[in-house]
Amino acid sequence: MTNTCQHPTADQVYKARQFCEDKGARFTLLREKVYALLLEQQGAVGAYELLDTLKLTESSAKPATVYRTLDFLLEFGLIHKIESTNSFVACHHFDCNHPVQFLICDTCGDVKEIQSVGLKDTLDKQAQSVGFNVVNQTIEAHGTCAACQ
Amino acid sequence: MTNTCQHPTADQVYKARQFCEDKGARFTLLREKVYALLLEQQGAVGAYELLDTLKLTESSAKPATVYRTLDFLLEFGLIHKIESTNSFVACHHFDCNHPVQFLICDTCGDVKEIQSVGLKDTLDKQAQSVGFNVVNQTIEAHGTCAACQ
DNA sequence: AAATAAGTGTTATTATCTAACGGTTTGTTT
DNA sequence: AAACAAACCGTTAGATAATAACACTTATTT
Repeated sequence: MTNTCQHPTADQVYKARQFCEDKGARFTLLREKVYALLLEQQGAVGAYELLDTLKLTESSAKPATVYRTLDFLLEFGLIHKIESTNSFVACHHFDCNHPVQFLICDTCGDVKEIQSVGLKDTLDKQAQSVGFNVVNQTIEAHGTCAACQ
Repeated sequence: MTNTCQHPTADQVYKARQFCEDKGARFTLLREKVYALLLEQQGAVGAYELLDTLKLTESSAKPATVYRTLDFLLEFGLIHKIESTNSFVACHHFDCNHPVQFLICDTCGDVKEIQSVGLKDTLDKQAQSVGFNVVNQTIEAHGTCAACQ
């Protein structure tokens, strides 16, 4: 048994649907489409680029359509926003509850998600030491990925 | 001798002018004004809020004016951009070359700059372990500052 | 079946940021 | 000092990113 499967997107979408339904949230067709589009992208995508793609099958799609859908997906952790580039990436393991950091390759645009509890704890502690209580973190590294070096 | 001085902004501006001139860069009146405005703000400020303030003494100021000036100040490390809020803060110690992270209070809007070499190194190492070479980092924590708790 | 809540369509508007061109000031070279 | 080059700034225009508000539809609850 390997990690490779024949329809990775379909599998993820299925997982996402289950995940949402378990939480009493509706994984509508629109949400599914947007999530699937993000899954099939390499790297992060801007909302308007996403909108253009979405329009191919959802001619009525408009900025608000996309942003509302992204808001939903963000709320449930199915996707992440990359703050330094105002773009969005699908998350593949929304079910585990790990902190998240991003490695963004400025050459090929690929975004690698890492989960370092140590990094999160270090920042939390640094903050705590000056009396600051952290609610959420944004940790993004820009540079060059292994393939591009 | 204490750390308190009578004209903190003037002192910082003076330091900034020296710093720029040492590097052969021109610390023009416009750049000085924008830097001084940022110094006098508590917390981070958006470019358009800054523009409005700048207009009080520079009636010809327009978006490009502000963004060009911000670009210069960013390039020389006199200010930082907060990616998660699309806003800008003055840096008080551009002459030391430490990594920088931000603690952003979502209650009062205050932005505290910390310099943790450990945090930077941890992220660099995490990245290196997957073959990723980090060029620059964005580390921002949102939460509640000591005063607001 | 009626009432309520959640989701979507649609229009309009605000916020953030950049490109491009021309004129002006500053610095350098002769 | 004059000519030249580079950096800076004024100005116009437009691209990109995001939200507000209201009407309508679909799902869920009672």
